[in-house]
Amino acid sequence: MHYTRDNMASLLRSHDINPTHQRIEIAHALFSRQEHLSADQVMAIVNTRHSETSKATVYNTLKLFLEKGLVREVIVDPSKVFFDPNTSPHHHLYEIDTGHLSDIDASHVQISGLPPLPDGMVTEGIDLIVRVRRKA
Amino acid sequence: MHYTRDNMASLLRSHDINPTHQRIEIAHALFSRQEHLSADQVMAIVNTRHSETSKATVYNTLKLFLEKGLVREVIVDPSKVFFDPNTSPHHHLYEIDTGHLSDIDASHVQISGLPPLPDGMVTEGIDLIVRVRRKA
DNA sequence: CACCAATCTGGACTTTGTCTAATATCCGGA
DNA sequence: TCCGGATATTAGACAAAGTCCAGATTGGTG
Repeated sequence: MHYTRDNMASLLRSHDINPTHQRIEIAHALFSRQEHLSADQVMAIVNTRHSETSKATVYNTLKLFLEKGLVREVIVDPSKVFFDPNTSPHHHLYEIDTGHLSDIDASHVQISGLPPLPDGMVTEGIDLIVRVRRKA
Repeated sequence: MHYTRDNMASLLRSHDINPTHQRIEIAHALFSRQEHLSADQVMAIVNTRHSETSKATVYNTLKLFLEKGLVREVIVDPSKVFFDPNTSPHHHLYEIDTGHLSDIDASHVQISGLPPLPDGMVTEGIDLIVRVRRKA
């Protein structure tokens, strides 16, 4: 599967999102790289040639993608949120020094012994983050 | 063990922290409640009667406590960092609607199957966050 | 073409957190 | 006791991420 703009348009449509110019560019930025990007980085990528997309649109669009289940939010750095185009179950490895964030496939990871949830609560997700640092 | 100011002073000393007025107040705010507080909340508590402690000092002190291993940092909410006076191994339950954060004792939780770390890396910590929401 | 809804925009604004230079406090030694 | 230097604290300016709003643009439909 290539991450052409046309494919992005279908992807958006299949998630019930009206594929506008800006949305296609933002989706393309995220999916063609298969990387975790912050809103800032998305904006920088989308606006490389000439400024085309406003800050408000980038934020609105990322929030929309989130609601529609197209991307995940990863909260590891207190100063910025990352958006993750990989929505299959997986965990994260965060390199504190560099700020680099990578995936850990969830298929071999087991978490057991969690206590039952309080009444009337549903799990929205379980985030497992391994924080690592370069050895001194 | 009562969380008197005197006990706070010994606690600080035992962590190699010079126990000043402000530091004692901040430690007292965190430990007497045994709750997760944000920097904002700490500042509000410490300054209830009359404004006594500056924003800079609150932030400096929390960072100092962190370095000295007196508290832990919990990153669950994109907009603010929580400080956790419980440094024994445990995980977190985050109620998305209310922003309320509580502990999950780690002694019965097992995480297995994590892949080996990249070369030259050391684990700084593993954060497990269960995000829950009130059933609709 | 005209219309209506959806989308996008710049820019002001808010919030969290950092920085800095000046001041205050503490402590050991003469 | 007084002095001097190190340590701590402060107010306020600043920075960065994110939100909000009112007006402009776009796009599809009759």
